Order: sequence, then C-alpha cells, then structure tokens
Amino acid sequence: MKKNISHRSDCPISSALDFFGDKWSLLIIRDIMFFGERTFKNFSDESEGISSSRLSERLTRLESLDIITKKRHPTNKKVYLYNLTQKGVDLFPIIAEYVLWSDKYLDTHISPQSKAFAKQLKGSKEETIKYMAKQFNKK
Amino acid sequence: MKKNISHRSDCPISSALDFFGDKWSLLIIRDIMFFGERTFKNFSDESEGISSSRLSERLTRLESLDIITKKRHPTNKKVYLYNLTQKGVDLFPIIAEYVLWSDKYLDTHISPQSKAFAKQLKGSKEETIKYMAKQFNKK
DNA sequence: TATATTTACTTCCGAAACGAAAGTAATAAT
DNA sequence: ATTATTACTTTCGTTTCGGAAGTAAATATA
Repeated sequence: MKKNISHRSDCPISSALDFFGDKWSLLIIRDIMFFGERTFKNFSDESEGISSSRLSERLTRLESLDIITKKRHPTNKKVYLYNLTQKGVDLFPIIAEYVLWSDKYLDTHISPQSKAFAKQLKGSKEETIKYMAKQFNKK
Repeated sequence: MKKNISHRSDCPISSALDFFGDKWSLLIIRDIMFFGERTFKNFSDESEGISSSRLSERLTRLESLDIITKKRHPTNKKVYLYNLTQKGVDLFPIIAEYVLWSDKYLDTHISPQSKAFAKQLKGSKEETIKYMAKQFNKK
C-alpha cells in the first residue's frame, strides 16, 4: 500500500525530504533505532512531545512508505509494535551525520549520552552504524 | 547576531532539525554546495519553486545561524551573494547520505547527474566530500 | 537622458499543516 | 464489576506556508 507523494523535483535530496523531511519522522526513526521496537505510547512518552494526532499520522505515513512496519504485540491485544524495515535502517547514516554535526556545532546543549555516541561515531563510523543496524537485520 | 531557536530537547538530531529541518533550508545549502556562491534570483530560479517570501525568510535565518554568509556583489550594487560558512560546508556529509539513500530507494525518479554523483560517493565518500568542500575552505 | 527592466526583497491573504485537548472503543488490570 | 490503559480520532484555534502583487533601488536600453 504505497502513498502517492508529490515530488518537487527529481533531485535526490528534495525527494528524500518530501518523504521524511518533516519535523517528526526522523525522530520516530531515531527512537526505534536507539531503543528498538516501539509502541504508540513509547513514542508519545519518548519523543519531544509529539501530539497523538500528529504521531498517528506520521506512523501511518512511514508505514505506507515502507520505512516502518506495524504488527500486533504477541500477547497484549491492545498494543501494536512498530519496527524498521531495511529501508528505515538505511537511514542510520543520515542520522549519524546529524549527530556528528550537532556534536561539533551545538555542543552546549547536547546530552552526555549523545556526546558519547558521537565520540564512538568519530572513532569508527562504519563499524558503529553496522553494529547498530545488526539487531534489525537479523530479522 | 544569533537567533534564539527553541529546542525541543537536548537530542542532537532534534536540535539539528530545529535548526535546518524544514522543507527548504537543506535545498538552499545544496544549491550553494553544487553551484557555489548564489544570488537571490539564482535560488528563486534553481530551487524547486520556493516562494520569494519563504526564500527571504530562510536566507535571513540561515545567516543568523551562521550557516551562510551574505555580502555585496563586487560590481553590481543591487545584487547580494550568498555563500557557505564552515558550519554550512560541514553539512555536506548529511547531504551526501540523503543522496545515497535516495539513490538506493528512489531510483526511478532521480536525475542522471544525481546518479552519477551517487556513484562517485559510493566509490569514495570521504574523498568526494573533501573535494567538494575544498572550494569553500580556501577562502 | 528618459524609460524599461532587473534584482531583492516585503506585504497580503487564502490554504494547509500543526498542536493541545478532549473523546472513543477495545482490551487489560484490579 | 469497575477502573485504567492503549491506540487512536475528532475538533478547533493557531501557526506556517505558498502565490500573487507591490515596492524601491540599481542597472540596462532606446
């Protein structure tokens, strides 16, 4: 079930932004990336105060774009689990570069854990990304 | 002259998005990255149909964030030239990752030049980015 | 030199996107 | 049996956005 997205041009950067260049999509992906499989409530609690209406809309959209998947919780019938597809996992390098840029230029208001992660990235970017992706690839 | 930007959290990703995570900023940076110093009209013509009001606003904002600079044209008094600061040049790796992701997943509607650039990036990412940054660093 | 054009904007306004709050329906816990 | 939780949806006022038109200064043209 693909969503028809209007593309401003045939530029890869603008097209990518047309996909997930909004205020929240990359943060949703970040949440799954760092914490693994998430529920609706997880996102509500952990993201930077996204409203439930917006969250609902973004999750639907990201799913229709094949960036995340939605499945039922194995035992709890009222809970759904959101996870990344390979297409979503392949956004890690983008996220990593955001982290590195912010580490360099927004140093003052970045959390210690984030700085630690940036340090790890600076040490071995490829390795770190590969390692983080591994948990998703083995499914 | 720094602008006070409200940060949703101390996460480097969300903070970066608070800076330039809108629909246009990264495309403005892309334009300078690939074509060099630009005028207001250049952006109007080359970007994906950004309105002049929006363009004006983004340029002012990016300048206040120290990501781009604005200076007068050496001979033409009515023209202003926009260029990247080091902080702006350091966004190249992010842009490069967007290109690579789109090359992989949005293949069908990506221009031949973009594909060629993606190919070059796949061959030697570091080198390519360094090479592209060089023209800005030598100022 | 007078007029037209270009450039870099700003202003205005209707449309779209957004956020906060409240509501709902199903399930689970007490 | 009642309360709480989860995953939403709906509503509505606010913010952001895009398109068109307007402006002022500088430049090009007749």
